[in-house]
Amino acid sequence: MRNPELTRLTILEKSSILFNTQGYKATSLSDICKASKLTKGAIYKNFKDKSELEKEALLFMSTKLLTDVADRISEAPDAENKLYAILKYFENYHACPPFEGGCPLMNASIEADDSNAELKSVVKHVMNLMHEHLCRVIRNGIKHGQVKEDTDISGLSSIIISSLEGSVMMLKVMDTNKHMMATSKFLKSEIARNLI
Amino acid sequence: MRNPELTRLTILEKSSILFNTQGYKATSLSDICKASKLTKGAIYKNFKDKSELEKEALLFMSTKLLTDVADRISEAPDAENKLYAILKYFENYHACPPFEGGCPLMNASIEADDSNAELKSVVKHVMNLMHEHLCRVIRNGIKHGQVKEDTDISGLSSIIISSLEGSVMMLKVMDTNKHMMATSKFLKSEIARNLI
DNA sequence: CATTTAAGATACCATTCGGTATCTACATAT
DNA sequence: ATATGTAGATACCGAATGGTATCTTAAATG
Repeated sequence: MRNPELTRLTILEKSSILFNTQGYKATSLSDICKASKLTKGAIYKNFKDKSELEKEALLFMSTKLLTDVADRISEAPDAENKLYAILKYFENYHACPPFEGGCPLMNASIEADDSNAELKSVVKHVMNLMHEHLCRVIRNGIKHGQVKEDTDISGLSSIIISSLEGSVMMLKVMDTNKHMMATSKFLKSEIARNLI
Repeated sequence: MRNPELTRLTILEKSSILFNTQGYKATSLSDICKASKLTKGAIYKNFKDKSELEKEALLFMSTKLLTDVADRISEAPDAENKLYAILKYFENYHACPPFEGGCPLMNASIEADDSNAELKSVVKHVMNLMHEHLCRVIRNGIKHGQVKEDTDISGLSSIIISSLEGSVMMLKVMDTNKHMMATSKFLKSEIARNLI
């Protein structure tokens, strides 16, 4: 009946969904208790306070998200298909989102940027990882003669992340993925323009 | 000393800043009272409840935002410069943001999409206005022989909005406007590609 | 100047918040 | 099998929440 590791995981999983849909501040401990079928005792035995749980939950979601995308990237044979794999992942976002409630990074970013410095720094860190990962894919593409040498590596990475994140937002609020599809189409041609 | 119209305006102005920085749910009535130097009596005389104030505040910010951008657009002579004017507006976002706390539409969108249907419908409405306005600019450009006839009007509008919104998010969380500048550069070349 | 109306201040309400101290009972070690 | 340590439940705390009812007072009307 007792399983400390499972308890911690349950709390992370259930609170993540709530944080990502309702928001961090708007999610109360009693919400988390109800969803996890546990009590405050269990939560405070595993996490120092709510703020720590928020950060751990965001890290939990970010890790899943990054490994999800990293898996798709590593499966693709070359830079072209690696980058297209990212687009495809986001095209399917509305059908099979990795987490209910939209992109965890975007959600945390918007909520934290002005009033939750600790959460913001987690977002910043993960977002940098994403950007660096994309840069590496493009840089490798150049090294292997798949991508043009004069490609603006950082800039291309930036526009891919920015526009896809913006599209997820549009997707959720407009209840249509037509903006996401438009973004994907434009990114695809922009990427193609930098291929050899 | 008493000025009903000014009171209502003060409440809208002060609460807007708080909603846009701290979030809607996270902003309490006492926060608004403190900022406006008014009391709950004044607020509840002017607004039915907090939910109505939230919607009115978002509409207040959206109106300012839309007219701001619309002014820049109408001042520009042709489609090319109208579209560039939008980019320039966002390039200057970090230096002179229309509202503290990032883009009001984005903020409200992220907070409302899963848990505040009324606020979400306001966002949806305003976002549609933005998209239609952009489409109109491009369509007029075609009519006046400034933009290519085969331009994907809706798609181009979508990518402009998505990527700029995503960039504002990056701007706020990464504390650098390099991603915004990259987005602007990309959009500029994408727009140029559709000009005659 | 007196009267009236409503703008806005004040005091209060039940509920919920995050957090803590205490208690119970299960799993492990001897 | 019994003792022990700890996972997790329960009960409680003061503070803050959105909302309301009442009161005061400034401004408009006669």
